[in-house]
Amino acid sequence: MSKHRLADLQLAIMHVLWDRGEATVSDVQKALEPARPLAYTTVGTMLSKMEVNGQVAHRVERRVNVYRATLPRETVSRSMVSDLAQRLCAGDITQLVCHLLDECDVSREELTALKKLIRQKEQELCDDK
Amino acid sequence: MSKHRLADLQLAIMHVLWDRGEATVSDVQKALEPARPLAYTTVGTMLSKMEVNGQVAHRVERRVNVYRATLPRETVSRSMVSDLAQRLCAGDITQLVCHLLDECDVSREELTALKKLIRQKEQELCDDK
DNA sequence: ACACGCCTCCTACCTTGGTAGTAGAACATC
DNA sequence: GATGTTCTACTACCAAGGTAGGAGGCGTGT
Repeated sequence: MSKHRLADLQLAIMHVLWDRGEATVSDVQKALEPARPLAYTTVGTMLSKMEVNGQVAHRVERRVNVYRATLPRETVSRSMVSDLAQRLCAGDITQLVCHLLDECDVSREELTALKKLIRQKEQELCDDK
Repeated sequence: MSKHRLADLQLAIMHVLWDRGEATVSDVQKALEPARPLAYTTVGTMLSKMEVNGQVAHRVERRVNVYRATLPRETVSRSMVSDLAQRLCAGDITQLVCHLLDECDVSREELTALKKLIRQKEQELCDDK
């Protein structure tokens, strides 16, 4: 139930770390480059701050800092989504999904996938009982 | 496609305004009280800042400021949800819903409602084509 | 007339995210 | 050995959210 709410840049950095497992400042900067050109030191500073926050950790390899995420992607995703659900519509999931489907245009494939997901969830509910 | 990202307190305040249509500082403070006890002036200050941001507006009735939201609930909800979808999983809606269903425990009723929602959406997709 | 309560407005302060410059270590290169 | 590159660490600064205190206006009851 902890609060893993990441800000914009933090989340972008985490995505890089999650994708690669480990990355240096330089790696992260280059990965972010196209969408978000930032000074080398900016990335470094942010990583330091994130380490203080306990979101990442680093080891030193040949005098270079190699960072890794300390939070699994799933944990953060789930926590941020449910956090928004709480704040936005008091946990009313149906409403949230409704907004989602309204705003982004969903393809037929996605709808099919969603239906499957729900059936699966229903199954789980039955099993648990 | 604009950026209606509201912070925590801002969103809580907006909920009060959306629910009531209009509200004074005092109304908002009292409505927030149980979950979030704040000084009167804190609420007032936040409302002022939100007015600068264009999120609310006020009229003066008998020397008292009466605030109202300038953004419809739906607009904000949709924009915040899709914003999170973008940042969290590059717009992969299926994944987002997956996290949602995993994290919050969904009732059978909600699942049924969701299925209905999806069928409806599929219908719309056919109609548009 | 005065005190009390309510309300607004202004000012202030702290925290966090975001952005970056500068100094200095270390290693490679010529 | 001088030069250049690369990387860390430290410092700085701004914006925005969040929180609140104090000054001063105005109406009401006594």
